[in-house]
Amino acid sequence: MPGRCRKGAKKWWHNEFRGCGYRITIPRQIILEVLDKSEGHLSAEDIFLKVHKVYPAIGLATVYRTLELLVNMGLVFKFDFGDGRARYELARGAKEPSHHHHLICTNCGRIIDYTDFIDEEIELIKKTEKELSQKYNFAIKNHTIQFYGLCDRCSGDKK
Amino acid sequence: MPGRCRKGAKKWWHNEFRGCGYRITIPRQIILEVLDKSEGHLSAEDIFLKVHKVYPAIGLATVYRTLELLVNMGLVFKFDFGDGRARYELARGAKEPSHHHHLICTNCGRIIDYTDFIDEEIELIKKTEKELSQKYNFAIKNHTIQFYGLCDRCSGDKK
DNA sequence: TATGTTAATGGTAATCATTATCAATAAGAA
DNA sequence: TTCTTATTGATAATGATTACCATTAACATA
Ligand SMILES: [Mn+2]
Ligand SMILES: [Mn+2]
Ligand SMILES: [Zn+2]
Ligand SMILES: [Zn+2]
Repeated sequence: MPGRCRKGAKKWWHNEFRGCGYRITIPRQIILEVLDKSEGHLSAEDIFLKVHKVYPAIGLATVYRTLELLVNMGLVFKFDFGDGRARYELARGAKEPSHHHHLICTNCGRIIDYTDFIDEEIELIKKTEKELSQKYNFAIKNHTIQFYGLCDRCSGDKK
Repeated sequence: MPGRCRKGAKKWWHNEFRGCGYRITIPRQIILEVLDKSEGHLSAEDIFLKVHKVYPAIGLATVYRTLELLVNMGLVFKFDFGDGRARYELARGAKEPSHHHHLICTNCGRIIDYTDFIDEEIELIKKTEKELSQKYNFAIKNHTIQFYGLCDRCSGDKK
């Protein structure tokens, strides 16, 4: 098993923290591990509960603080899908790159990740970013794209 | 001057309301007028204050209720730009079509609307919507696109 | 490895945007 | 004009997120 403290088992985010002068603490490591293992759209409380199983001493306030830090560092994305609480997901997984866009059902709230962009899509995003960058003198770091509508289960109900 | 109650001065949204069986009330009319006159990214309280000047009897709860209604009707978009309160804007203005995307400065919170899409952009959105619609059997109604980064004023500070 | 500085933490109270409640009001059909 | 009931305004309640502060533990240094 990949023990948390095994010698030489430095995780990929250690450098990110060191570079910013942030300390690598138990809570931060566990929160990142939880994010890395779980998939998609966890609320702060979801994360707190998962973290709590591994290490019950970690408080909810720390979860919020750490998430804010991770968002500022660009390691985590924060989303609002309209259910009154923020949702978080790792910006880039350890393994596969995880950038994706969202389909959101306005009826049942279901969220579909899609990463199977059509060919032109990636190309256009780059092009648009470049154009906007110079037109508005804006240094673009990332983007979010969401489509709203009715999922298959819901499109029967409301026409 | 375009008086609110002049005979025959029916606003464009009257039909929308009638079609859904909703009553056309003073508060709803004033809220829509305020949205129509003002531009961009107002919070519920912003709207409440503007509405209050015109008609002080209207309560904050009504503003929230009406905005929710308008969002559900598709007349208004609701955004979260990360400052802890929802922001609203009219989906389609009376005059110009107002669909646009956003550039958001992660440092100072400034928001830039852009509507000067590059040619391919509109084309691609349509194409993507069509493709996603059939792949995920999802009836797409609309979308949001936001780019995050540093605005001109802020890109000096943080490199 | 022991020590000192101070960033980080955990528990909890406070904040504040949004919702729920409910008696009173006014749209709009008849 | 009358009647039905959707809508309203005032206010209390909710609930996610933040602020606070005494305590702890990273980690640079000796
Ligand atoms: Mn996702
Ligand atoms: Mn806008
Ligand atoms: Zn659905
Ligand atoms: Zn800025």
